[in-house]
Amino acid sequence: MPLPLRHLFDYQLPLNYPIEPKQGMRVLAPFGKSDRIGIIDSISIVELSDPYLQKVKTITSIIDETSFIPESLIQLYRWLLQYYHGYCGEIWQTMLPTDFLSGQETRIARESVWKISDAGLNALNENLIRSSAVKQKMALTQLAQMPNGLSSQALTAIDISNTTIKTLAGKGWVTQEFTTASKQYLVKPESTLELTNEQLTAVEQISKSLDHYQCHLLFGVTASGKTEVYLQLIEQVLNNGRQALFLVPEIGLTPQTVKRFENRFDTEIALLHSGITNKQRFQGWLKAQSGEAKIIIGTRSSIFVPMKNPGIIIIDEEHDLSFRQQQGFRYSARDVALVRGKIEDVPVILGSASPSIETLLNVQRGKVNQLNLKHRAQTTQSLKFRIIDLKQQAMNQGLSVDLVKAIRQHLKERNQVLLFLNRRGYSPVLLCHQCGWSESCSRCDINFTYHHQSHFLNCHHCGSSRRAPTECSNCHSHEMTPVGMGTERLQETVSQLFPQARIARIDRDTTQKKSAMKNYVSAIKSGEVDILIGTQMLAKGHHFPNVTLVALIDMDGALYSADFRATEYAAQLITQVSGRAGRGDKAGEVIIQTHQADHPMLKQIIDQGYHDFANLTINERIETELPPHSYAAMFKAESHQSKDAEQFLMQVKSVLQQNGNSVFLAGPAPAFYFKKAGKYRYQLFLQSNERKQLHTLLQQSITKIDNLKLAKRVRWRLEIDPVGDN
DNA sequence: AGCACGCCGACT
DNA sequence: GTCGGCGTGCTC
Repeated sequence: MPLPLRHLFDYQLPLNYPIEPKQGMRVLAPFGKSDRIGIIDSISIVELSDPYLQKVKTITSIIDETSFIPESLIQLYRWLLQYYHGYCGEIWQTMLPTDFLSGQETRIARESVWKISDAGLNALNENLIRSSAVKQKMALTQLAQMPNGLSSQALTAIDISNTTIKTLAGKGWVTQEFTTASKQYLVKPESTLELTNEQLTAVEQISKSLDHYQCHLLFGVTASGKTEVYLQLIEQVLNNGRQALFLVPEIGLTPQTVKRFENRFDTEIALLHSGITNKQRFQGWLKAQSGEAKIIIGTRSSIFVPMKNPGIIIIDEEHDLSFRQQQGFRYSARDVALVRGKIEDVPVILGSASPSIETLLNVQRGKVNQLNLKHRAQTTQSLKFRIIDLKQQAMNQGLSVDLVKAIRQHLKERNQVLLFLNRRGYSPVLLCHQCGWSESCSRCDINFTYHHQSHFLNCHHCGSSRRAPTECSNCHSHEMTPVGMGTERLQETVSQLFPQARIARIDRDTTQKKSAMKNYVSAIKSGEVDILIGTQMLAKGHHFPNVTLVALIDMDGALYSADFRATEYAAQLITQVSGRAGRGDKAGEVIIQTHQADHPMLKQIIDQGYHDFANLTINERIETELPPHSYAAMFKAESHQSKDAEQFLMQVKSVLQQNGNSVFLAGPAPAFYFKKAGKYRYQLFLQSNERKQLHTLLQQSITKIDNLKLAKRVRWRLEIDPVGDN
């Protein structure tokens, strides 16, 4: 049942029921006051005389005549259940589209792909939407008649022998089976780029494992042409009559990715992300399931999409934290991808210029095969790094003299400049110059961020806001002063320093409107902007060929964090942001402003690159026995009364200790952000060098923990492989 | 999660 | 004397 419960509910099937129940079929069953849709987990046969039957209600109807959920997804579900220790109903809710679980679009499915029982239909009392069902059917027929995934102008096919095919395969040429002629042809799609040797090696190596599970890490510096490698592999997969699943971190990245895919492949592409309607999601899901969609591009939840004929799973920017779901059922789409790949027996490609330490350790352990793209494909120009030590430097509103000089130089050469600052708003605090008073959010106990244009104080933690005071409420002076630097203020400073420059600020505040981001991106590309100012969102994926200078305005925050992964994140950020510089035919420069110019990570990244930094970090994690060398889990609890959450975790700890083995327990300790949105937060950390020990302990303890009285009074969750502090 | 039942404070 | 607060327990 779609509930956050750990146990299942038994029902009996009416005698002589016309449909044979199977795992994964949906049923309508009495639950509490009404009938609800549930999923068959397992089936057993009992004697009619069994007294247990007295307790068990009878199913109203089986909705699906055949199971919609492929066996592979049921297997994946079982893995998720035991690995993440989640609630069965919640896991299905995460894996399946809302419309499927609510029975919304059942009639469409009935006409196009699957069989649904009449009883199920009547019970659901849905309206038939015949027209869209017919349309789907027609599209299917058309597709079947067309040569797989090639546009008509690309059909410069030559009929040649099998040996020639083998020698040419991989060099941009692909074999193609036409349904109409049922003959093998060799085709060179027109848009294929010439591959570098490194790209060629990567494609060839991965090609060898297309028929079974193998995880590859495509470790390619920015602009080394990872996407071209993906495209060539996908082409081969499509030629084998299989489907490709391509995961991207965020929706923001989908339009350009999709465009590239659409230009290359004349085939059905399903798009799955949070920006589409439930109906669209369900239809995309159906097309993937039926095999009609050959390519599926989506964000993290797409890792659960059913596929008729899966051929490859690609996770682009695998280090990206967006692949982790942080609400409800918590999982890492990247980690799930490896399991899915194993179950489907297809290769998994993880791509990144700054791979996670998790993946690199897997390479070291021989679980993942690493392929390198060390050279930039589209440019021969390399990057020049410069660290500006802010200690004792003359500063102008957060910009050092040297940086201002550099910006001026790059602008003079008619190039674009990107200034990166991961803090939106005008200033992180607005305080009284006379007495030092400042207003802080009472729900979170942190300073309000001052937004100048709106003259508002916003809490970046819980979202609460209010008009900014003009008068100090302590000493009544009128000297409320912004202290510190956010993107809004940076924009002001920069426009004063460079009055002729055209400036665009790109952060959550300026891109809220629907197509704002798209408009900015096209303005930047067409050269209507000289200086770009932005947060995190500017660090990812975009290709701006005229940007030659990238500056990280404030690297200190990232280096001072208490999180043991802080330097890993900072290194990934530097790698990603600097990838925005010099992607055209012009040399790029990266400037980092910091008070910690001697930080070993900075030196490492700049002198030896991310690769060497990562190797060092892996060794550190091994020596300190931190993840990913060891395995971690975390109980997190929050409550309005601070004591409740803490006490609950103490009880959890004692349950764990009763079942005790050698799993290391730390806490309960207050979370880094102790108070958030009026709730007090604590956490209990678990760590073990043996994954199995950790999971055995959790499995043994979880029911007892569920049954703790306080478990109902506090909001709590268990997180496996936790990262960060939220 | 939702919902019902149940036991103690402010209102007509 | 009743309405409603949310604490507790159940859903096959």
